[in-house]
Amino acid sequence: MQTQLKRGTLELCVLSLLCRGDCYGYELVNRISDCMQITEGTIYPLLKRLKDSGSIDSYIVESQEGPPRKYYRVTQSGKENQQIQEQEWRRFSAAINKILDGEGEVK
Amino acid sequence: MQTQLKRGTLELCVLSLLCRGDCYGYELVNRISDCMQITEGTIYPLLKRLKDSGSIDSYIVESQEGPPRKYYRVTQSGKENQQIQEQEWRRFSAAINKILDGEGEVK
DNA sequence: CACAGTACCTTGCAATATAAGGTACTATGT
DNA sequence: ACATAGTACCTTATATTGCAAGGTACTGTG
Repeated sequence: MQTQLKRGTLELCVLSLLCRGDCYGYELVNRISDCMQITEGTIYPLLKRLKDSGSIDSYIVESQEGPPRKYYRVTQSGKENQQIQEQEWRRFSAAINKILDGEGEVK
Repeated sequence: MQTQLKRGTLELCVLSLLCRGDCYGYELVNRISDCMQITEGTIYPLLKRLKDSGSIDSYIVESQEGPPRKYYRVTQSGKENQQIQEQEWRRFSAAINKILDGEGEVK
């Protein structure tokens, strides 16, 4: 239902989380699930896009609790990307709130 | 570029503006343009969707400055819809801000 | 009478969230 | 030995929707 709201912001969420420390995909799903409904079918394609665009890269780490984990790490370009998107989000959400609160009324 | 951010929020914006007074499509484009980039190709299909789903209805008013204007007015169901979407937006944007600000950190 | 501004509309494309499905490893219970 | 559950990865197909591009038509102005 609120699936449309997530568009554009999930990338920012993932980048922001990765900026604070490397994560593997499954972990990201669980972390973001605390805040909003999200599934693997959303995260894995997103991670692929971020990797293809050079915002993140990855490395494999073996695990004793299951299959090997693919950790993701933000690149320098990814950090810049995150900053830009965060600014865009702040500006954008401020604009929406302005409309909701009925400011900028004509007369 | 930030086209993905708009998804889901534009409907809320239009509903919110209409809740404060009837508008015609071209006017909505101009009003929303104050806050974010938007074009007619976005608004007219959206208005059609809102009308089809019963959130708004419309009436024609002749104009001396050009072709007749089609004014839109929110229905009762549209008002309820707006309230729900506004709540969803507030919850959602709070969740994003929480992730951005790094709250809820695990130890 | 061309042009700009107002005002409506549609078609086709691109981006992306998600359901659904699949693989494979570890550990636990039967 | 085998089924089940949890962890962990991935892909395909579908639906939604913003937007560029294009079209119609009316009212003025140069």
